[in-house]
Amino acid sequence: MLSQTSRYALHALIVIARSGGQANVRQIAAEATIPTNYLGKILHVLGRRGLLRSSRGAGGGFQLARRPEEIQLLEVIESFEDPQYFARCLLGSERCPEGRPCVAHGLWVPIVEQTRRFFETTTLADLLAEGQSLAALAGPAHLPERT
Amino acid sequence: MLSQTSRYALHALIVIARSGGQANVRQIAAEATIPTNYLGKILHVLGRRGLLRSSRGAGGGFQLARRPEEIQLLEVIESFEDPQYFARCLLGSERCPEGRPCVAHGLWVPIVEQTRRFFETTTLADLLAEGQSLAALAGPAHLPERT
DNA sequence: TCCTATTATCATGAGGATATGATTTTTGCA
DNA sequence: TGCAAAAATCATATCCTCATGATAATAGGA
Repeated sequence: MLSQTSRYALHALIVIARSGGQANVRQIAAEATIPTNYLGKILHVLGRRGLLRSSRGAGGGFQLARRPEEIQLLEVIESFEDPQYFARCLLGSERCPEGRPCVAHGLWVPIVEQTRRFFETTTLADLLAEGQSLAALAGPAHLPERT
Repeated sequence: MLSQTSRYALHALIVIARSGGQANVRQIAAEATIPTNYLGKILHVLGRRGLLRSSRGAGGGFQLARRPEEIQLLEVIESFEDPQYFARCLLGSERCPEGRPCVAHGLWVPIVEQTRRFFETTTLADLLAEGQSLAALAGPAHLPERT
């Protein structure tokens, strides 16, 4: 449904946010179980997109460039998915031409539009909040990475 | 969102249904603009899944094995997508372990579940019906393949 | 000033999805 | 009976995603 790369990116942002908004590639890779070199490139892209700031050298790493409430999930996945991701119809690899919808168009558009809206209205802060309530429910044993 | 292969399969079934429930690979490939050899393999898979029947030799081809109302889109795409397609969560490549949901689980599951339900409740007949109402609205000029 | 930590960049490769082309098997029909 | 049509199968190629490894550039701190 979402590429591995997008999932890595989301996970990495959560880890950074939980680490107080700053962390380096090795820490994030270890915490989220992501190949280190590959993660480096992903974070670099998020930097170019303006979601992260990076600093080199000792003590460096990546920082959130905005507050979690201001980071839409849509911005993250648009950094890695095909631009046509939400435009494709059920039967084609491109957007249905204007005025000439495919036979699945009317049935499919509401589904994909709802998905797009989810990514647009959900922010990194929402994921963090969900994690908090999970931790409250499950207790520390089930969430060792938050101890 | 869906693989090219799944989209080809759906399109091919529509073409077969519109051709009176029977057509051969070359006809379908031409009508739906699908590479002929590749389509052959796709139809073969649909045959093994019990959605099509095939007959070789002159006058042969592929037939719907059931009425369009009895062909769920879910069956079609499950023939080609990863079995984990609807099980993956937002952050992982596998289903969240029982009792230990990821931080996105509660937010994401309703979205993916609605998508799955769409494919489960929508049948080939629904796509055909949608095509009919489009044709009525748009007139023959915009739907030359149905003349 | 030099060492080391860290990101940035480059080169390479494995594997799957998407094809393409040729050959084999089956079957209807003249 | 043999030809032609059609699916079935086999071999190969291409491109993209995901990943690995090595090197270069940068910057903090002893």
